[in-house]
This record gives sequence, C-alpha cells and structure tokens, in this order.
Amino acid sequence: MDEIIEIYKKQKLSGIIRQEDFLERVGEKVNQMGGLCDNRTAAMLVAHDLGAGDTGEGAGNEVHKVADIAPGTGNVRLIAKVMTVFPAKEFNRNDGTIGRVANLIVADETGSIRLTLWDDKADLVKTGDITVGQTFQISGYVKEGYSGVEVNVGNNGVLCETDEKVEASVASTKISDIKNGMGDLNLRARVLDIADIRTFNRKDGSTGRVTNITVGDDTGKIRVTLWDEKTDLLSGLKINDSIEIINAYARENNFSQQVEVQVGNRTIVKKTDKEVTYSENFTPISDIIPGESYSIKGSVSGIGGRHDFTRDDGTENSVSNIYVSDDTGRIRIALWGEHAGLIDEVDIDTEVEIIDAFSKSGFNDEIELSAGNRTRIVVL
DNA sequence: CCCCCCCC
Repeated sequence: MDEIIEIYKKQKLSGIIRQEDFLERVGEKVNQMGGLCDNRTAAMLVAHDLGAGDTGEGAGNEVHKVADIAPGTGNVRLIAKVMTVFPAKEFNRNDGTIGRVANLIVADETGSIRLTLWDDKADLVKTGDITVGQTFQISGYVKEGYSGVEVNVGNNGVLCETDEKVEASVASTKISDIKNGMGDLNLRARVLDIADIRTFNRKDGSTGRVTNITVGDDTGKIRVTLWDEKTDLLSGLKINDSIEIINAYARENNFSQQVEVQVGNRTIVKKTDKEVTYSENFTPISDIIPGESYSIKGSVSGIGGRHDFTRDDGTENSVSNIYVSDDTGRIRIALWGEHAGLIDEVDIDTEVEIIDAFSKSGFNDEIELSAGNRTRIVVL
C-alpha cells in the first residue's frame, strides 16, 4: 500500500483526487484487470486515467505508434497486440539474485516491435498470463537491443491488458530487400525446396545439426538455414507450404558469399493460411554462362547412361546425364547422386524443370549444368 | 557453427 501512496504523492494527485478515493480506484482497477496488474501498475494506470503527466516511465500521455519509435525516443507509451511470445529465461545477477527476462513481439497498425520484459513482468510470460492475441497498454523505455530497437518494460514500466481494439500489422520484409546483417527479420514465403538434415562436429566436440530450405515470395528466393533443434521443424513442412518466419536474421554465407536467412533459437517458423505465390525465373538455355546458378525449363532431348564411380576421397557416387532443350538451345545436365535415377523416369520429350543447377564449362568446353543436392527437379 | 559444384 505504501508504494501506491508514494505514487499518489509523486504524481501530485492531491489536487485531483483524495488519497482514499485514489486507493479505492486502484483496488477497482486491480479487480478489473483480473489479476494481470499488480498494485503498482494499477496505480500508474489510474494516475494516467486521471490525467497525471508522469505515468509509467515518465512517458507522458502521448500514445506512441510503433512506427515512430526510434533509438532516441526515450520513454514511450503504446497500445499494441501480442504477436509472438518467446519463452522467459532466468539469469544470475552479480548481486546473487536471479533475474528473469522474456521477449514479446507486439504490433499496432503501423508495425511491430520487440518488447523486453524484466523480472515481475517476465514472470507474466512464465505463468501464461501473456499470450498471443492479447492487447496491452505498455509503458517502457526504448533501447537499442541485440536485434534492433526494442522497448524495455521493467519494474517501473506498465504492462496491462486492455479491451481496446488494435489492428496489428507485422511488417514483413520482401526477399529482395533482405540485406546482410539484418535482425528481427519477418518473412512470409513459400517453401520451394527442403534439404536433408546434416550433422557435423563443432570445435568444442559437440554435435550440431543443420539443414536448409529454399523459400520464395513475389520478389525472389533465398536460402534459409536451420540449426540444431530448429531442424525438427522440417517434419512439419512440405514443399509449397506458405510459412511465416518471425525474428530471423540475415547473414552472408562465407562459403557461397550469398546472404541467407538464419533460423536461430529465437526464431519462430509457422505455417500460414495466407498463400504466398512464387514464380520461378527460368533462364533461356542460350543465356547460360558458366559459374552461376540457374533454373531452366524444357523437354528432354537426350538420355545418357548411369555411371557409378569412386571419388578421390574414397566416397562412392553416381552420375547420369540428360539433355534438355528449349526454344533457344540445348544443354547437357549432369545428374549427381540421388538425381541420377531421373533417367529411368523420363523419356524423350518429357517436360522437366531443373531448378537451381550450377553451370560450368565441362567436357569438350561445352557449358553444362550440374544438378546436385541443391537442385530440385520437377517432371511435368 | 555446414555445404565446397564431384564422372567420362
């Protein structure tokens, strides 16, 4: 009760309301919020309702829109809907106490932003009192976080459910706009290809798992890398699913020099009913130059035999060849590994799509395409 | 943090 009186004094409410009436209204507010607000938060809200100019973190009465929140904004009040709830985590403070932290993504009609909740506020995530779809009055301070601008809500912040209707808009980035280093990346995309899960050994001796999916939208396609337990998500995905990837980040792959989307342990991948369309960009065969990845579409105009061989490193592999023709030319496709069996599925004139095959100058200096494990082949 | 475009 002492802290409510403290707020009463600090907010200079004596000219507006009697102390006992203020206490009563705080009690009503707590009941009204069904236990979601503690006394202190409720007192802040009542003070705000009464027009006090210094509620929450001293944010003033102005309600900010998500899109207006920038690194230097300071304290803000906003009303936003919960889009994503990340699990709460505990950590040890230097003073020996256990701190709690949790993250949410919230959105209003102007966009989405990350909230970082501390201690008592983070506990609301743990107890299940904060779930996707709820709308909250939020008061906190703006900070440049690990993955961009975020609003921190600590002891002095306010997080209180409200009936207010908020039209949430989560800005999703178009694939062609993805740049190296981007964080808090949200995508809506279509699954175009799914690779096998690979295991590898880290320097520290632990075993890692990694896999990739290729996703596309109306602006392009990109490789997505999933690490460790996130590789389990593959079992729920199939080609042509439309998905949302929330809170991923983009990094250039050292090997390919291409920017990829990374799905780490803070990233959420879920299916969506809102279908995302993608149309493959097929290159005319005559435009192919060595050293690039291409997709082509044409009809089979030649079928070679299968050849099993042993690589220099002792591993076994197979290769077969087909020729594909379109209106502009004809090209040989080397079908490696699992793709080698394609020769048994096609006849002359079968229409095929060879997606993401790598071009090079091959036998007799003729340009050929390598269909390896990053290539998808569709028999039409 | 992984894959490394491989055959005749």
